Amino acid sequence: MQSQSSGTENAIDSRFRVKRDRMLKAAARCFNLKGYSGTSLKDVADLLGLTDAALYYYVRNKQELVYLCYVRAADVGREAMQRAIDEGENGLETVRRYLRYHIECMVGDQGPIAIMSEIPSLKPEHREEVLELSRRHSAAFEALLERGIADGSIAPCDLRMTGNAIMGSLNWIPKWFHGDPAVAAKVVEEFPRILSAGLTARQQDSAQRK
Amino acid sequence: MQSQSSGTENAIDSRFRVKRDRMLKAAARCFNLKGYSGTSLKDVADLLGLTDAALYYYVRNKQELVYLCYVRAADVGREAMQRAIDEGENGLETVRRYLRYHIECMVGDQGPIAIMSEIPSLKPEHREEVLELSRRHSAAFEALLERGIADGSIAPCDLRMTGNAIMGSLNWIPKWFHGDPAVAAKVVEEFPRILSAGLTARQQDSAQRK
DNA sequence: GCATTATTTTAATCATCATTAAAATTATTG
DNA sequence: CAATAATTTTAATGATGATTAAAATAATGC
Repeated sequence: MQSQSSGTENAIDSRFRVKRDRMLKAAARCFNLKGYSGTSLKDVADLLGLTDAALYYYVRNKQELVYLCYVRAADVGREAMQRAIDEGENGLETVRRYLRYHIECMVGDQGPIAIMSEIPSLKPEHREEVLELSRRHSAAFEALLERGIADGSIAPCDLRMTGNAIMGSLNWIPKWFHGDPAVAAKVVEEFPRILSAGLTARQQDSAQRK
Repeated sequence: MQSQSSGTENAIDSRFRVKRDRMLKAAARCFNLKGYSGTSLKDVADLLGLTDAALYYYVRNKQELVYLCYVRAADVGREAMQRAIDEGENGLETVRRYLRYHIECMVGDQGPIAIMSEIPSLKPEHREEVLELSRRHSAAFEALLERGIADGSIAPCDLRMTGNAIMGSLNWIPKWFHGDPAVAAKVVEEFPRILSAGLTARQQDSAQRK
């Protein structure tokens, strides 16, 4: 049995990680493509040239597979956000960087990122953890908007709604993007601008709220 | 057994329709809230004060329940689009109307609209039908953008990507909106502007494509 | 090469719901 | 009210697919 202990990273552990990571990507692709209920463990296993039972060497059960996919998705988002914050010059520019970095991950070789459609069917601890990660990410994005408003690069707006709008658009990408490299290039190129274009525009009739 | 025949609409048929419609709303709420696999027919039935087996009087099986939810979702979208087209003055204004109308339905008493997350697990005919409805709706939206570009109310942009961005944002709403009326008012108020704000902005470096 | 550990498979088992059939109840109509 | 049709329930049944245990294979370290 795989030790799973932390401590010093040995060859075996790292091989285990790599394989499990491959598994998570395969699972994410299946889930995005065929839905959660529509993908059996056999579907995932087939993609890896394994038998369904073999997956249980890497995860306790199907729920945990989903959970790990979601944690990975959250990680990717958080890293993109951090990198943008580290490099960004002002609010708006940081938002644009974040969008680009995150999208690059989603459509690039970080492989498919799972859409979080099944959070409610996770077990309570996992559900809470994923929800918390999700909330934190939203909050970080809203903070970016706030920063932009403060430095004048972004016009005043409703943080919550603007955040929901932009993040929703982002989250939906895996629904229609399925690996075509030409499309990938286009999304990376177009989306950051499209999604941030409205941020600079003067808002006609609403002042900043909340 | 319910006749289900078309022809003249009698009292029984209409009662049947009303009840089935209630059922679809209950199902949509469950699916959005707990995911497809996470909702059993008993969950839906409980919401209606019925027993799970009773649902089979209205639908052939669970797949058909999903299918009907999706058709209803498509109907709602199509009606919002049509109404906007009928009333809109120019491209941009029609886009705004469409967004408002569609969102009003989603968060209003048309009850929850199901997120189309499980299209792939529909049976082939149903899947094709729903995909076709979906494609048509996207095409209609892109046509709206085109109209706006033609009449000068919308700046040139990539139709496909811009459409994906805006529709994605819209489609994601049921993921975070769960019935709070205060939030409902805010979405209706804010989203159409937020989502259309970028359409008028001059695009820095990209000409219209395709 | 041997011993040990890691990984995968084979072959059941098990649980959960979806589904069905028949009976019971409720509504409608003449 | 009687008769018929509509609706719902009760009580099985069944299928799918997740899960498990034990055995087999492959890899690794000495």
